[in-house]
Amino acid sequence: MATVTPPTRPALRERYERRRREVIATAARLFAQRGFQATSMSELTEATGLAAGGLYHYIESKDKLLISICDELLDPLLERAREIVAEPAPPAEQLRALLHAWLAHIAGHRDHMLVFAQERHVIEREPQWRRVRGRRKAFEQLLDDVLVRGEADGTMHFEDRGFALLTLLGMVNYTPQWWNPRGRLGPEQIADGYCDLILRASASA
Amino acid sequence: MATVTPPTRPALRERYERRRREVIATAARLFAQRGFQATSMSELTEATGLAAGGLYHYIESKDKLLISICDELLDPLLERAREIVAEPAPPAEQLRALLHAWLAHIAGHRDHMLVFAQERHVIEREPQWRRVRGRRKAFEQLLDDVLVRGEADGTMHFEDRGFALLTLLGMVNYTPQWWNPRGRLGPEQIADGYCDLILRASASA
Amino acid sequence: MATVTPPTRPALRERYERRRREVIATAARLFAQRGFQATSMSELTEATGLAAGGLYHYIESKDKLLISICDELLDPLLERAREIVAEPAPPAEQLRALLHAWLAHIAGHRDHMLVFAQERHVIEREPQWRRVRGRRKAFEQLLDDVLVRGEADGTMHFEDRGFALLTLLGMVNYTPQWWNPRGRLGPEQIADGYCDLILRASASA
Amino acid sequence: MATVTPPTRPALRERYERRRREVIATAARLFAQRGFQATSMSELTEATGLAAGGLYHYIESKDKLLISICDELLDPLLERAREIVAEPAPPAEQLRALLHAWLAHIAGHRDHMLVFAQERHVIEREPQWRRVRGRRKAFEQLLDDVLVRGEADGTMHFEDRGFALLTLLGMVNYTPQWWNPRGRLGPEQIADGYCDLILRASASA
DNA sequence: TATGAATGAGCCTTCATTCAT
DNA sequence: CATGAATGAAGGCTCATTCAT
Repeated sequence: MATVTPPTRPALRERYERRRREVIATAARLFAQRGFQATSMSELTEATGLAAGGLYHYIESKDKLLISICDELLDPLLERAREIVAEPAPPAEQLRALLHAWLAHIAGHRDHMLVFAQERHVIEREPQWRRVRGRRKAFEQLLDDVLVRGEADGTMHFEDRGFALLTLLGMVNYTPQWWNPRGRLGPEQIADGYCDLILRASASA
Repeated sequence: MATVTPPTRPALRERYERRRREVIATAARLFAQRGFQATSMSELTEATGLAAGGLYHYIESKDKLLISICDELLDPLLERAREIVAEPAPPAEQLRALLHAWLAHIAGHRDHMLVFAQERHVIEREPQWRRVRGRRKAFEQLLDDVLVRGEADGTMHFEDRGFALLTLLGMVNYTPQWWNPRGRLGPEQIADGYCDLILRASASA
Repeated sequence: MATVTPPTRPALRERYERRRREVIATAARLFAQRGFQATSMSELTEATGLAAGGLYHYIESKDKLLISICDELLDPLLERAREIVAEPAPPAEQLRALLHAWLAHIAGHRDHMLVFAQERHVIEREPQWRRVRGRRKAFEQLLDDVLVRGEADGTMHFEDRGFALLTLLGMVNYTPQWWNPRGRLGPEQIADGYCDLILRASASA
Repeated sequence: MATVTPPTRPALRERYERRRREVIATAARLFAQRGFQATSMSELTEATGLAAGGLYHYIESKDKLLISICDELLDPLLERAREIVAEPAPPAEQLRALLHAWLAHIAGHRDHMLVFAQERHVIEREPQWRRVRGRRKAFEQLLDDVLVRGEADGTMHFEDRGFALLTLLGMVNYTPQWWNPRGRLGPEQIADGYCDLILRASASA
């Protein structure tokens, strides 16, 4: 009980937080490679160098660990996205900025993204995932808002805006499955590629 | 061992095959909802109405069952795709036909697709999945071939053909996550939507 | 899930119930000797001759097993007690009959009684123990009723009836801690001894 | 090892002893409520306000802590009992004095008594409990001696002295399960009640 | 074909205890 | 004196699979 109580003294606290992030990152890597359920806690302890019980200083449970991975993925992204849409730029520019931020985030959190995608069924069903679901929804809403503003100011014309958004989500969410850091394309280029595709679609109606 | 010996007499055989397909479909549904690993065989027996042992008349193992689900997804799709590209039609038309067949297949195998997507890490890593990996690769190759022929005959111009293909794969593979049969869009419209998007991109370079 | 589903076919069902009772009896013995918490499930599997998982065909969980032990203790005793008080006999005779039945039951369920006593703190606190608590309370109420009737018809006179009842409960409940089947005193003698003590107390006021 | 080294300087020593007694009392309370095994050391640290390691300055181990609880229960009681029987009073008076001392002690150590009772199986079996067992035995022997002297001087007549003693032990040991300090009956009244019951029994033969 | 009892390895987690600080 | 990170054995339980019936 109350195993996961971060220390209150600043020095210890900082070390604790650092290690916790390491644990989460390691877990994300393993889960992405082998699947969440297929990864045993003992594989995780081996990978972290901690012993069975030691791990539980930093996490509450395997399930909560999964949630933490998703939080680390969504929270900063959503925050950045909110900054972007708060600035007074034209919709098309905002869309491009959002995509740049998004793809950059994906490039830095490939494992997190893969885990997030493949554990879709858990996220969708269980009540303790409500917050995560809300964050994802909020991010998608932000994207849609930009498209709406684009239609409003006459710079974008979609035959079916909802469908366009889903198309975009599909492309982007699929990216971590093929992208790798040593590949030909960087996140910026990919973001531009997606952006061009959508804007071109919005120009034709 | 060798529990799975389909009967040889035609009448029995047919019933056997029908039940086997039912089992696979039920499994696909459960796996899609709860995840492959998270679904226990006893949940599956409950859903099929069979008892623990009875199930094993129709499947060899849980893993083989997963492979069967993917086979039911990929085999007919690949076959149909080969027919399409064997016909003497211009690339753009073939692409549209492929997308129509593909989306129609997805509409009829949503659960299979979801399972296929979320078990990516297994499919990618284990040796017994070679055949499945080969089929997927073959299908993607067929798509690429069409684009190549489009470039060759001057009807398509891609800035980056590989990227375009990945974009397309992303959109399509994401579809089962949002599409539902009672929704506004049917598989044909979606296929057309994707096709237009790609062709428009290929027209602009 | 649904591990504990007794078979429906009568023949199997009977064997199942018999084995289940064996498991419960074995568990009662071990728990009485070593304590509930201190007895591991693997000690129990060893004692039953079943393997780890096989045990769980007959029980839902270790906790539920504890409840079953108490049920096997209280249910038949309460039933018998109700029969006794339903008969039209004078209170003193009923009291004696109750004590005879009670002590006979204890003699046949010494382990159950010891477990019941030493797990008092669980029984008292947890909600899933409500039914067991209710049964115990009901039995004690039956005893008190007899004393009340004894006072009513003028054959018993207690200075403090509640205290007399507690005294009786103390004696009886302590019995399993010292009694053994090969000892000098049989359950009938013990019952008579307790009965005489109480009746003598009730005669003096 | 040898963590438990009480300080030698008197002032520190006193504070140390006080805290140690607090720890034992807190432990007794928790163990009585939840059971010994079911209470984790971390629950105990939380209740004492100490951290994991700090606790071990005051106790050697969880098991030794249990022994300490029983020592705190039995040692002063046995000492007091010896004083009582050392005085030159008639057996019946000594018995009453013993019961008064006993019940007063129980009233002040309800938690200790409950723990002592419910951990019977440990006390009975393990070698390191020999001393505790000896104390209990010694106390019971003292009681029996008084009854023997009562029989010897003709003031008591038991049909079965051993049985009478067990009856008494049952009543008294059961007391902590129902008595509470805010109840109607004080320890003296209870002691008198028990004493009267036994003496009345001893008068009738 | 089908049943369901049985297996046993392996799962996640807890917990008493130690020790560097 | 006290902290809290860390250990690692053991805990209860699950689950894919087998096999006598």
